[in-house]
Amino acid sequence: MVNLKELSKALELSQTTVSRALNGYPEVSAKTRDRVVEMARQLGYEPNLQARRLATGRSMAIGHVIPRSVHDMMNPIFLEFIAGAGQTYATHGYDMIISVVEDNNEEDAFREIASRKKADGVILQGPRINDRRHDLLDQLGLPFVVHGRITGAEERTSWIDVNNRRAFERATNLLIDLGHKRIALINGLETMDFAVRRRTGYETALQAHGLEPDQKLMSSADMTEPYGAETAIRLLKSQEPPTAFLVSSMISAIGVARGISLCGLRIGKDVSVITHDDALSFLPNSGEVPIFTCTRSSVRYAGIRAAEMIIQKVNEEGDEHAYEHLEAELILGQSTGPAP
Amino acid sequence: MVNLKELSKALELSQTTVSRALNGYPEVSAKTRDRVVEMARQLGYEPNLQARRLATGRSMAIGHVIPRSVHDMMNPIFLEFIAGAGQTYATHGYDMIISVVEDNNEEDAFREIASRKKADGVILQGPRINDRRHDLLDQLGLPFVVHGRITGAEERTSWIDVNNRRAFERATNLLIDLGHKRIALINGLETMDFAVRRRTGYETALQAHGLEPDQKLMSSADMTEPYGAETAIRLLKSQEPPTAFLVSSMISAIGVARGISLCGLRIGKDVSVITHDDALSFLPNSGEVPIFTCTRSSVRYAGIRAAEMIIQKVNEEGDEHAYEHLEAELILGQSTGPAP
DNA sequence: TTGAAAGCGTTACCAG
DNA sequence: CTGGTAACGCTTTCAA
Repeated sequence: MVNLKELSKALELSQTTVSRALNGYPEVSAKTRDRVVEMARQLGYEPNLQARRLATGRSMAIGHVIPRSVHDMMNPIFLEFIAGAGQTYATHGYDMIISVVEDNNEEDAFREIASRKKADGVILQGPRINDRRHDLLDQLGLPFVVHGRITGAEERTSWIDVNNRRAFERATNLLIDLGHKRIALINGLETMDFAVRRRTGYETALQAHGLEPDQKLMSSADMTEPYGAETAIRLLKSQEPPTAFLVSSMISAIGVARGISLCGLRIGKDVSVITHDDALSFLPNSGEVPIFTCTRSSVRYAGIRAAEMIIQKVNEEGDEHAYEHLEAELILGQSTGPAP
Repeated sequence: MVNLKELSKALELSQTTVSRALNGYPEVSAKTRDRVVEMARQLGYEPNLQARRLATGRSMAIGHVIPRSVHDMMNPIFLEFIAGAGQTYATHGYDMIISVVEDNNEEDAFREIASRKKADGVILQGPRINDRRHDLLDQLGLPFVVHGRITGAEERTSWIDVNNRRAFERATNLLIDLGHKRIALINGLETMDFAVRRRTGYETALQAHGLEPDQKLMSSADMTEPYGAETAIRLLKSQEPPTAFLVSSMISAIGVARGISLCGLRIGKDVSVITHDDALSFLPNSGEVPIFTCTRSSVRYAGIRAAEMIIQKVNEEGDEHAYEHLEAELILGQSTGPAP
């Protein structure tokens, strides 16, 4: 394990020059640089990260703080996002450090990242309604990118988000076009920013077609499989059952499908279903004709882009914020058909 | 942001003494220690991690390297494991660094962790048949704990694993006791160590009851939902359909259930299903009578224990290996009944 | 284009 | 019990 000192001794050059040659500084002659690079390769020199970090004051890492409650319910989505982000970090020489913390410790986690310089920047996960975390991060001087959006702080933060409102509006429109009038919304927890946007899109479409949103057809909870099944059954057995369901996640949609078939109904015939699909690898909804008609947006891609954004942000002094608004695709599958 | 120098100046003590007081060395007088601690609190002193890492040569981080292919199919399980591990790391002052790498880059990832001291130890994820990664890690001198087991290297590695063979043997026994004779195995990819163990348990139970394992009833693939559904349908429509399914993951089991109902059969009546349940938070299978009869083992708990093991390993010079063998619970749900 | 030397903020050895 | 001082391995300023 050679270090810079030994390497420079072997080359009969100063540490300074060797360091400069290796880090691509312009003022070293091409000849010396080649010699240095070659020798470094031969001796298997790898700069010590801790030393570099100490010297530069940069940790070359990005932090992801995941509150337990959020993690619990969005687990698969997170990992997919993280996988995308991790890929990008790797190619840029950044490490990814992940902290899964109890909900009430999230602030401390951020403070520690900032004060002990564990990371040069962070990704803000799972923005909530009235989220104040961006204030804390600004105050800590910790650069960040929001995965999702904080309503009301769009101009004061960098973020990447799916156009959830529009996706759900389009999905609702499709159902209405198919003749559905009673459309249920099986939404995620509406303490989450994205869930509210989705409901807005749904309500907007209904109202644009003269349909009055019916509270009895809307529900909001953690997006588990049983939640989908139970809600579907409850609604299908009610006085005025819906003929279609708009669901916030594949997991719950699978539950909804189960509920529908438990009620002796056929999905795509008696009852239509559209779900949002995050394109998770273990829940493929592809093929010629996907099982579920869906609004699809790759959360892995979002991770890739979020990572690129935070890296850029960390490296630039510029104070401007960057946004990226992704449009979901509306993909026709087997789970929708004309209203009976 | 005070540093040690300023803190010691404020106290009119040497850096040495202050450092010792803060790090709990015994040779500091109680009085001085109190004074130091108090002043540190007042000034909000927090030791710089990078400096400490450089000085001690320890990175105070544990690495998790996740090959893409493995990630893709086991995504939810990984994050649950990681959540457990992360919790433990946090309480012990360790960081968790995650690398999601292309399959053919896994070796490089380990080498880099070792040579650049990115982490003091790693968790080896998703052991495969004829896995050689432990050799590499030994050679790199990087302490590690296997999540799962490497058949043939049990004595030469530290590991934590569920007793998969036994779990599947018991599950098969239960089905046999219920009168089932044609039991299908919907297994994970049998390039994975755990999948082979599961099949062994299944075959052992069959043979112990004089039933000949039938290759036509066994399948092995990535554990997606459609895989479960398609395989179930194919088998149920075959010449000699099974009356029961033993499934390797909740996700595929949900697919199996869908397949069964698409065939017009009732789960728990016409066809029985037992699945392995990793106790993922977004796929709850609990309640009074769980939907699926299952062999259950918390993968989050495995993460917690694995983290404890690697931390201990990193901190001790001892060369002995540690093992932990978890027994899965066999839990009766609604998806099993007597053979028709 | 190159080099000497001063940091970066700790920990750890050796004296006293 | 306390302090001086030398690492730790790199980057960066200042001079040449």
